[in-house]
Amino acid sequence: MTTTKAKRSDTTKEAILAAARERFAEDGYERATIRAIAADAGIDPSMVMRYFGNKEKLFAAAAEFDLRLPDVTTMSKDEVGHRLAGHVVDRWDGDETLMALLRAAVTNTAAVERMREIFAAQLGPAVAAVAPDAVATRAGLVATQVLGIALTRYVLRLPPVVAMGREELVAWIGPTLQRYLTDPHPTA
Amino acid sequence: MTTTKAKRSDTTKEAILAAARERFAEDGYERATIRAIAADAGIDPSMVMRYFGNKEKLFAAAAEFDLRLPDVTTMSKDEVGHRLAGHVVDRWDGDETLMALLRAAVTNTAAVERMREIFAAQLGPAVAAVAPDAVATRAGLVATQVLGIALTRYVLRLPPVVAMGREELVAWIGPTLQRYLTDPHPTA
DNA sequence: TGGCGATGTCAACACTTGTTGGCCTACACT
DNA sequence: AGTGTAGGCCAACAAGTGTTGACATCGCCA
Repeated sequence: MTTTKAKRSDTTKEAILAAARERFAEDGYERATIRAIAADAGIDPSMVMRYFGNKEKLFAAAAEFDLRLPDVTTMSKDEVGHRLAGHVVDRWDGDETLMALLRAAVTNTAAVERMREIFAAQLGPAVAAVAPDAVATRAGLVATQVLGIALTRYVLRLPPVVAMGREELVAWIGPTLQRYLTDPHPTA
Repeated sequence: MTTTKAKRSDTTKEAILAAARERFAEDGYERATIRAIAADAGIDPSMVMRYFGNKEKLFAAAAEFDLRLPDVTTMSKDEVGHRLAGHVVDRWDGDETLMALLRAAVTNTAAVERMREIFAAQLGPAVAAVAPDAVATRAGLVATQVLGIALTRYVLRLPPVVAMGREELVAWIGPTLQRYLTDPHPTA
């Protein structure tokens, strides 16, 4: 153990969080009910309230998300697009937190605020390390493509986007991100 | 009038649809209540049921959407990306139907099905007219970028994406779409 | 004028939701 | 052993939901 001994409550607390992430990811904020989450975690709904206060706070705790972007300063400037594309695709398979956040952000004010924070605080600095100018704009453009993938591949599940293999998808998306990151600003 | 004389019921029916589009676009499927829609339309909730049967059918009627893609066969093959980018940005300002559809599609099964239909039936053929091969894949890629814009600019409202002017946005997005449409297939 | 269908309102139903407070039980510590 | 407290359950509340059926009213046509 890295910290102190695990109390029994921490176990169920973690079970609640896991169930919450799953439900929020699958059903969105409003359709994910506290009763269903509690049932999945094998406990009473009132326990959820005791540990997290209310539904909004539960969501906030469950939707903690780290993009875990790689250190862009260690790679050559012209492969960063490709590497970034590969990373986000990998990052979103096997973690439903981003899907929970995305699904909830479409109807929930707190979730959309969290989403803005994540992209400003995590994507922004990474872009700043490689972009020659217009950092915010370039980060925004990257977000459009990257969230567009998340939306169509994992939420809407558009068949051709789902059908693409990881390598094929990365090969298509990589150059786009590269251009958004390092191409000269087009005349507006 | 092109058709027969307008019955009085058609007027309120249209008022209901307008209110529904607005509410669905702003709140998403579950948070948009029939009572609120009826109040906006200035009538009783039961009228909504009489005219549309239930909430799902009301949504289906309100979320009828036409991309109104321009005829791509009349333009030169290397400007189609730019033109397409301009079109979708214009199409989404001033029509909240797409936003209603997008917000609802994230939690509602019928809405996501409608979304798939729209992109298969409307975007697919347009892509087929200019793409050398892999039509479905290319259409899917276009969808990722185009819906990514819709998501980040009109739903999440990420500040840098909102701040971009129409021309600047089109100048950035155009080449991306162009590449997805006509560039040779990258080796997977 | 009488009547009848279209248009609309009112009140209620059955149900689900988030949320609360009281009660029970088991375990740790003295 | 006794006891206090953390962990957990049960039942209920108040509010809001989609939906329904009975009743009122307007406007047209014979």
